[in-house]
Amino acid sequence: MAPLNDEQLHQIRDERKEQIIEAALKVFSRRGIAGTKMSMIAAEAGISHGLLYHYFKSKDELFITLVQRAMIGAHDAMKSIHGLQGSPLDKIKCLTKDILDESGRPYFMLIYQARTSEGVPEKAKELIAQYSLKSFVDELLPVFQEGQQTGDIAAGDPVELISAYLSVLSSLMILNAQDEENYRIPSGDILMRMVTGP
Amino acid sequence: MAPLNDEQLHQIRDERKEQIIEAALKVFSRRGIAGTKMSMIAAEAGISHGLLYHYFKSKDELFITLVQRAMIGAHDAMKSIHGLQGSPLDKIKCLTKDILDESGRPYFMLIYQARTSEGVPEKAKELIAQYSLKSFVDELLPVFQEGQQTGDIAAGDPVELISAYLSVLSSLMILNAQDEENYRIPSGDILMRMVTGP
Amino acid sequence: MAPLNDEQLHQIRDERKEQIIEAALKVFSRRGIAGTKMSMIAAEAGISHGLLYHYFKSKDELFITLVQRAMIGAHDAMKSIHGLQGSPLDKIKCLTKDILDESGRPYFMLIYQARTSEGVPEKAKELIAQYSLKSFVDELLPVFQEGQQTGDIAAGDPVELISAYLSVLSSLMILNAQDEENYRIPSGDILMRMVTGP
Amino acid sequence: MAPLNDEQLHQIRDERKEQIIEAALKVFSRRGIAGTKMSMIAAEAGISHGLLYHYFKSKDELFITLVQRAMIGAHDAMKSIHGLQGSPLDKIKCLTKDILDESGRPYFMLIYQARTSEGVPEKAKELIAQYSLKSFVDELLPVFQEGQQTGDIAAGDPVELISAYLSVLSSLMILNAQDEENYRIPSGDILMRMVTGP
DNA sequence: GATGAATGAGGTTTCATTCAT
DNA sequence: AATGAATGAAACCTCATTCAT
Repeated sequence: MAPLNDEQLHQIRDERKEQIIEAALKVFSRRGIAGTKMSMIAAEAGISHGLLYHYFKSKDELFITLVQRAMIGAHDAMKSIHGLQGSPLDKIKCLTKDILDESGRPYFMLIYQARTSEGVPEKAKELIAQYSLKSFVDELLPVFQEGQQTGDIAAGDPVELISAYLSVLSSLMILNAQDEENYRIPSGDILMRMVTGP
Repeated sequence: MAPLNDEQLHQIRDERKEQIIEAALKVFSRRGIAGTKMSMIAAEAGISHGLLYHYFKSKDELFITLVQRAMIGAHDAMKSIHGLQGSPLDKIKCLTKDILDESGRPYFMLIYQARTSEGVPEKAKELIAQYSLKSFVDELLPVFQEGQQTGDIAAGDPVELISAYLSVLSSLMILNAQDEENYRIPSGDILMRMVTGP
Repeated sequence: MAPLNDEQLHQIRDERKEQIIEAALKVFSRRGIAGTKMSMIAAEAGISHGLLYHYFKSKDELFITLVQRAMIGAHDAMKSIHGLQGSPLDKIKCLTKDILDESGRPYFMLIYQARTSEGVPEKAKELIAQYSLKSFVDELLPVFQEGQQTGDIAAGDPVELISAYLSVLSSLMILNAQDEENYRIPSGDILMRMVTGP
Repeated sequence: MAPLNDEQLHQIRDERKEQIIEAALKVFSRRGIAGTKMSMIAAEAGISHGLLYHYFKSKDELFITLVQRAMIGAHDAMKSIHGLQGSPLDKIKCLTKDILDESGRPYFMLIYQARTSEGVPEKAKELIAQYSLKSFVDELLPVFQEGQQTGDIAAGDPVELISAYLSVLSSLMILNAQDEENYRIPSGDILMRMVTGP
């Protein structure tokens, strides 16, 4: 019998890889790189640990792959603001809601873990530095500036305002990820107040 | 040489213990419990790793001790608001500044680590649950309510407002701890806007 | 397409087997049994590692097959002396040259590896023991004895002389196999001097 | 009770290190680097495998340490010829005997293993290249040249002669190391005949 | 016959913890 | 009280082998 053809193999590879990435994201984001054992990821993905190494050379490489995805995803999320409808403030509200709602929370956690801990692969740190806050600020800057002209957005240095907005947003993602009992997402209104000003 | 008397021995013991706790806090808060090796703590404290075990039965016990201190310290910080001068808003501003300035940041990090990770000793989780957000909210509640009466503080459910305030505050502590390049503490004004409202 | 007939299939099978054996010899002889991975052999043979197991039950079996070939080949080389032309000394010179020139060097290496290492399959050790030095000595004995009678070959116990001759010959094969920079084949003359004597 | 003083600790360290090196030499030289498991060395040394890593960072490092020793030892052996008594030929005979007798055989095996196999740490290969055959030849050259002047040593290119002598000597060390049944050390006389010529 | 995905035993290495001194 | 040698459980990773296609 003929072996599987290229397309089938490719598909299997992609599926497995996706399956592993999903499992790894779940575990890494909750336990950090040091607290995550490869066996946990294998169990979560429902495969043998040996197979992990068929797809990723090492724990570090797997972690780096996730960080890369996360950074690209975050960047895409910021870019999505340009496709939104309505006034600048509407766009910002909508983006805020999307991010807080979004299933991307584990990715935020992951980045947090990567940024926090000192036992993280150098490559991951580089990736994070490369997609720095600045690149996100740049994406949002036109919308905030427009909002300031219409008076919907609080006056003042827009870069500082966006930095603050993103900081708090990140923080909330992180806090909510863990523990829904002790911390609550501040209602959108309260958060928006930061942006709109008095 | 005359042997040290009991009191002197006790003092040495306490000093050593303090020295270890300080070192452990530094390392645990930056690397999490899984990412921290006992040898790192020993090196940071400038002692042999063997000696750690004269003062703490295990890594877990040491971690728990730190969590306990952190929770008590945080609680004390909240209580300190009652001793502050001025209007309710002044008090909140002052507390905010104190916390963001404070050297207690590693403790915040530690609590975050303990809350986040699933590889944390059960006892530590219990401690954190015990000093829950609720106990902090209770401490601040009278001040916020007074502020709402004078109109300095935004109207609405004060518990929700305080929760939001504390969430963001915690988050900012955490973010700032790691990486002062990419995230900036939102200037006090912007943060306060959350609280004062339009 | 008409299916291949039995003979053709058999031929393909034999060719593949030969291809694998050749590749395995190359790798085993250079890296030893423990240092050789099945994937190396597969890569060298240009086939998938899965296919190896259609032709050889296990790594050990493959190794044993090679050892068997090597032993038979070495024995044949010794026997070839009887077909050579000229005086006994001519024959020995010619055999020496043939062996040192010969492409059979990897087989010598392999035998060396098998003899050396303690992690070798028992069966391989038995094979080597079976075709012991003695059987080679026996093959050469008549030629050396004849040489001693004509005075071309140094006097003394011919068995000891042949043993010495074979020892050095083997050793040189091995040394030369690896590293042509640091060791040189002693010129035939020098080697022959061992045999001819003063 | 006071901890051990520096001298005692140093002594323990040295003893253990020696003990490990001795065990490692025994196993590496017989099985090669790939065929040797750290657990084998630990067992041979009568210690836990964990302790191996207290003294050597890795299997490779341990192997490299041994190669270094071997190369230095071999070089020293060659140098020792200058301290010997008698005519040049006496010196060479004595050196030959010393080397063949010597307990340094495992080191020869080790170098052989290191030179042979392709799975050897780069650093080990460099060490071997550095102490190449040439450096040994240089050491023996004056003695051989003197011998040629007195007529005790065969005429001809002395470098070639020494290379041949060393090649055969090495080969014999290797062969004898493994298998005393099948190969015999050619008696000193036969070997010497190579050097003295007809 | 042929492929490569999949498994798991086993090897290397790390590190919390114990213990003799 | 203090040190660092020593242990061993457990983590990471490799690779011989099996198996579905």
